[in-house]
Amino acid sequence: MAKLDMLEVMAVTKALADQNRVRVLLALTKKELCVCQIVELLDLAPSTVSKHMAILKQARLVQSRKEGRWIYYRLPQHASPHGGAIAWICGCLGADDEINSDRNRLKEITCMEPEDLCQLQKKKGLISKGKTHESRRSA
Amino acid sequence: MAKLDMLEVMAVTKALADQNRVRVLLALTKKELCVCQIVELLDLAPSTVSKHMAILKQARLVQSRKEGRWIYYRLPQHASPHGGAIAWICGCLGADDEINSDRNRLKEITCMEPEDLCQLQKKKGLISKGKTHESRRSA
DNA sequence: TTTATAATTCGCCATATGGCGAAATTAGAT
DNA sequence: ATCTAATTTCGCCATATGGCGAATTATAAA
Repeated sequence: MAKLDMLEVMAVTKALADQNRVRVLLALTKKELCVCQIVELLDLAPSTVSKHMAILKQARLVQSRKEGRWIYYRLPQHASPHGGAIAWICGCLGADDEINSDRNRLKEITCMEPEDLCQLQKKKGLISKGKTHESRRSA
Repeated sequence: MAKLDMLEVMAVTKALADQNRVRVLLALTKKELCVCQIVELLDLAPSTVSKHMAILKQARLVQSRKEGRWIYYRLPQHASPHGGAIAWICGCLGADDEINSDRNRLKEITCMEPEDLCQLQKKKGLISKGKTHESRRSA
């Protein structure tokens, strides 16, 4: 069991205290994802997703790597100091309906190239200026 | 591994996302505590502590029992659905400085009767009206 | 070198959270 | 029955958080 100080632990618990961030973590158990794929999964603005991922990364719950213009996020590769937290939350939610629905959505998202997905999102952004605030998922 | 739905898990992660609540959980690993003892440990107003304990209880991270005018809080007795979370956080912070300091403070707190502690707090409340906001621990 | 684009950072807003004191509640003590 | 006292509930305030769009940055393509 990794010993950590309070500051690190609080970074983790605060990072886990948002439903969208938890959904991302569960999604990353399957495979690494780039930002545009996470945007598609959560249906949030890229700037919002970026902020969420920064919080997860700062808590060392995810790592990132750059590939061209894309940035891919993944769970910590080798045994992470926070493996216990990740294992706990993934274990709990393995059978959750919302997470399962995300898994299905992810199959559709990851079967297309990130490049094509970004193009698609740009088009969607143009036509959905009338999207109501209520139609978005709430935190 | 207990399977839980998203709502339950988020209640737990949000409950853990506050340093004072985490300190209480760690304190409760030693023995049950009544509200006035937790007030003394955290140096917060009783109403604030009460709200914190309600959040922990709603997340099923603690249980309570009534004994006369006192209400005692304790960790879940039998295997709790959130045993994994409690085990994780207690494991991480077992060696943390702040938690250790709390443990020492707790020795002083629990060696006196709750009744005497409450009397003491009432007196302190009267003289410390000039207590600055900065002298309190921050969240 | 210029242009296009994926992601981040910044500035802003609405809501959530954590803090307090006052009032209400509940239960022993008088 | 009344009073005292431990805790909770309520109302309020200051700050933190999560959301967006605009502007910036970094990288590939033209």
